[in-house]
Amino acid sequence: MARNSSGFRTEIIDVASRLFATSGYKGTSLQDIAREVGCSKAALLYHFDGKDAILTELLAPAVRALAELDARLAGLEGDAAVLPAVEGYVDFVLRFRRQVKILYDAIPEMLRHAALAEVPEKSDRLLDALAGRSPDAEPRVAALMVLAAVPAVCTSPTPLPDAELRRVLIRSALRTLDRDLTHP
Amino acid sequence: MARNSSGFRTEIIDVASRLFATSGYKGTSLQDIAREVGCSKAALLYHFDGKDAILTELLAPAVRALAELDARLAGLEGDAAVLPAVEGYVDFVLRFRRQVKILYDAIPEMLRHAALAEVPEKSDRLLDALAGRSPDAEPRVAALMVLAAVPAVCTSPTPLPDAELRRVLIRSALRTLDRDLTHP
DNA sequence: TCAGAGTCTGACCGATCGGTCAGGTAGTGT
DNA sequence: ACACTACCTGACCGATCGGTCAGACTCTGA
Repeated sequence: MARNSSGFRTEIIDVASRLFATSGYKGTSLQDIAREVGCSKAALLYHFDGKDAILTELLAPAVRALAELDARLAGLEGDAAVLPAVEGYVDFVLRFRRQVKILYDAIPEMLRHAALAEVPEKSDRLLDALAGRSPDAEPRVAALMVLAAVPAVCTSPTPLPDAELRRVLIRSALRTLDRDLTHP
Repeated sequence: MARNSSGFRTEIIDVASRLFATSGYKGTSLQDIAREVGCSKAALLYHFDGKDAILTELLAPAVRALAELDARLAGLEGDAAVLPAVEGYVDFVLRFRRQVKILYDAIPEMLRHAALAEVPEKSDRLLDALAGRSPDAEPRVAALMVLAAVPAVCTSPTPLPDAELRRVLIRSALRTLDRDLTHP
């Protein structure tokens, strides 16, 4: 065969992310990916150092985007953080649905994964922003609800187009967080 | 050894539910359970027909409770369903945290499991109640958010005692659903 | 024309999985 | 004392997992 290497790699990533999202990381074998791609299992392992490496490369853009969101929110104090946090989080999850779903399904095993070592810390800080930096339990619980609800909605089938889904999510999240609804 | 059979069974269920909740169903082997219980893998399979049977028995009470909640909500129309649905759902998840976590982590693989065949249908109806029976997209998205957020909060470590967590969850859920906060 | 690099395969490896089985052990009724 | 039953074990099974490896094929530049 000997096809274009870079294109083959992205095809592997595509297929793997689709299978990981539907059957989970553990539930998808290299054999499954190879069958779908139309090559041997050994060919996958020629292009990638292992199953882990496929996952890492697949999640890399999402991990990067999360770090960027984190950096953007870092400078905002108190209430000023809430709206940008809600918007940024909704946009992030909408954009990386598939990766989030993979992450979401396999949290317990995944958190030990090296590629995600910084995710809990980032999530904690995002929660802090969503809670308006309040140390009180109630806003923090509400923030935790938003943190969980947004990915769940985005990875579920919805009849809404993304733009409208985004508006609804942001409005509802702000309600959950008990913020006034002065949002465009 | 030859210990008390019924007590041994419940001990196996206890250990298995703890391990399933922390490491996932697929991530927990019969060997792991046997080691924790302090018996051989074969002993587990003497008391249970297989790994599946352990999971089924473990989830049975939660599945039953979900069916009861479903029946209780079935008769309520429109807005009258919202508050009982929120309360019932919060109570259900609080009570069966561990089982919900097991379910929650492994949704893709689990939904094919025979013991959970009726769960999606029940979830859909619960969502319908949470949305106040509205066919509109916005209340349904908000209901989906609540549906996902409550288990996530209940299976996360929180500093709040259950009674207060329950109050906060119900209040926040009602806000998400855009209902007035006339709740005790 | 030929050497070498890049790509890919089938066969194979050790580990681990869920599950089976023959047989040993301990308690119980007679 | 004996047989019977319930309980439990270590050894083992086939399947599947992620991963390795020697070699074959193809393309390219000299």
